[in-house]
Amino acid sequence: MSADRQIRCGNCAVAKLCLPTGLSDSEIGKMEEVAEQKRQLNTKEYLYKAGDSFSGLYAVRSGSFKSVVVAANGDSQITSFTFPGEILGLDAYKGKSHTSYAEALETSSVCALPFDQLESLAQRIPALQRHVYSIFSEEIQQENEILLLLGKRSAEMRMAAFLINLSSRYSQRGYSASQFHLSMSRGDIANYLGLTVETVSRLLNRLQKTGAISVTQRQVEITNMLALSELAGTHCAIHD
Amino acid sequence: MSADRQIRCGNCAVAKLCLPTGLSDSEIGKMEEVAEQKRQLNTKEYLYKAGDSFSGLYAVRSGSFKSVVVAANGDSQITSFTFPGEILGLDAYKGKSHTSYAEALETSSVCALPFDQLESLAQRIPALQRHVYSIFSEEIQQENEILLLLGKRSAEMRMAAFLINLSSRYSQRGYSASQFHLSMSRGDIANYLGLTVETVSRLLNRLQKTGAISVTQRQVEITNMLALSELAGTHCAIHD
DNA sequence: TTCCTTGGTTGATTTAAATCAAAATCGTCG
DNA sequence: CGACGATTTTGATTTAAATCAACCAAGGAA
Repeated sequence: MSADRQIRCGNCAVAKLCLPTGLSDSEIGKMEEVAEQKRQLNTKEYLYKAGDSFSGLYAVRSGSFKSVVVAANGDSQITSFTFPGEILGLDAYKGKSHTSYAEALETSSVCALPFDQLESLAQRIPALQRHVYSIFSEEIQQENEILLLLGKRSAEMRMAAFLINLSSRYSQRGYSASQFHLSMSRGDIANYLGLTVETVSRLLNRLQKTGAISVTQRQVEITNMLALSELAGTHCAIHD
Repeated sequence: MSADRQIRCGNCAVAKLCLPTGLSDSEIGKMEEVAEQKRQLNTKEYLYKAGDSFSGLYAVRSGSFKSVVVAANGDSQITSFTFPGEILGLDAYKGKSHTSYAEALETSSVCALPFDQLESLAQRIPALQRHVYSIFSEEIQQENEILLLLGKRSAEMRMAAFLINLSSRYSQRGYSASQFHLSMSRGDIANYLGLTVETVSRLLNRLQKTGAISVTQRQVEITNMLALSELAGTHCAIHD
C-alpha cells in the first residue's frame, strides 16, 4: 500500500491536464498524498463495473478506456472514450454507485482520487475546488456535443467528427494530430456513434477513397483535414 | 434589487428538490441570502443565450425550459427539458460562458444562484457542497440515458421512454403521473428525440391507437403504463 | 370578418443505414 | 506451424424513418 502511493504529480506528464494550473509545491504535495496509484489494467479489464460503490474519481495516466451504460434489456451504449489526463467516474457521485462500467481498451494505468479526501482538500484549496467543478462542467459539455452528433448528424458526419475529435485530443497530449492509433475496435466506434460495424467499415473505406484519410487496420492518418472537417460540418457555414 | 432578494427557500415548494436535506434554519437563511429572484420569463424568452458569460446556476421555481446547443452550421439539438426544482446552466462553468441557450417553454420563474457566492457558501456548508456535486453528477447520468436513447432505440421506444420520463418527473413534483400537459411543441419533442415532427405526430397517433395513451393537443393521458413501458423497453427483459 | 402565421396531421415516396449473409483477415494459443 | 475464434470487410436486400407535399385548425392582426 505504501508502495502504491508513490505518486509524483509534480513530474507527471499529464498533470497539466488533470491538475489546476498555479498550484504551489506544497499544494501539489497535498494532492500527491491524496492520489493513490491504482494497479495497471490490461486490455478488457474493468476499472469499475456498474453497481460498484462509488469511492472516487480516476485520472487516466496512460492507455485509454471506454465508459458504457447498460440498459435494462441488456443493450449498451458507450458514452465516452477516456484518454490520459482525463477523468473517469463522474457519473457515480449521486447515488454513490456507478451507473456505467469502465473498461481498459489497452494496457492502462490510473490514479485513484478517493472522493472524500479530494473533497476535503478541495475545501481548503479553492483553485482545486474550481478545477473539480470544471471537470464536471466539461464532461457535460462533451456529452452535449455527442448528443448533437447522435441527434442530428448523418453517419458520415458522425464518423468525420469522431476522427477530428480524436485528432485534437491526441495533439493536445503532444501526439501527432494527423497520425494515430485507434485503441477501440470498429464495434466500439459503431456503438459510440449509434451505427453498425458494417457502416463504420464502409465509411472508413469511403473516407479513404475520397482522400480525406488513410486507414490500415487501426492506424489512421488524416490526409486532408479540411475535407474531413467539411464532411463533419463543424466549420462555419457562413462564408459564401 | 432589495425587493428582488425576497427569496424564502424555507417555504419554497421545490426546495426539497433543489436544496440538500437536513440543513439547519440558519443554513437555509444563508442560502436565501445567496439566491436572487430573477424576473419572470414569458414563453420564448431566453434565460441565457449561447456565449453569455457565466454568472451562476438557475433553479427553476415554476414553468419549464428547454436547453439547446447550436452547431457551427446552425442546426440545433435540445439537450434537456427542465422542470421546477431542477437546475440550469451547468454546462457553462468551464470556459465561463454558456455553450447552450435556455428558453422558457411557458411563463416561468427562476432563482439565480451566483456561482461565486454559492461556491463560498458551499465551502462552509459541506452538505451543500456535496449537493452541488450531486447536481452535476445527476446531470451527467441523465445525459447518459439520453445517449442510450438516441444511440440504440427505435423511434417508438424513444417516444415511449420520453413520456414515461415526463410522467415520473411530474409525479415527483406532486402532479398526476398519468395526466399532464406538454409544455413543449411536437417540434421540440422531435428535436430532442432525434426524430422529425411528422414521425412524432404519427407515433403519438399510433400509441393512442394501441391504447397506451390518449392525446388531445398537448394534453396527454397515459392509459396503460405497463404497455408503454414495454414499448420503451425499460423493464427487465429477463422474465420468461 | 378575412387574411396570415404557426403548429400539427396525414399520405405518398425516397433513401440512408440496418440487416442478412458470406468471405477475408488477424491474432493467439496449443 | 495450423486452427480456431474474433474482428473486419464486402455485397445484396430490406426497412424504418426522412423527405416531400398537401392539408387542417387555431390564434392574432388588420
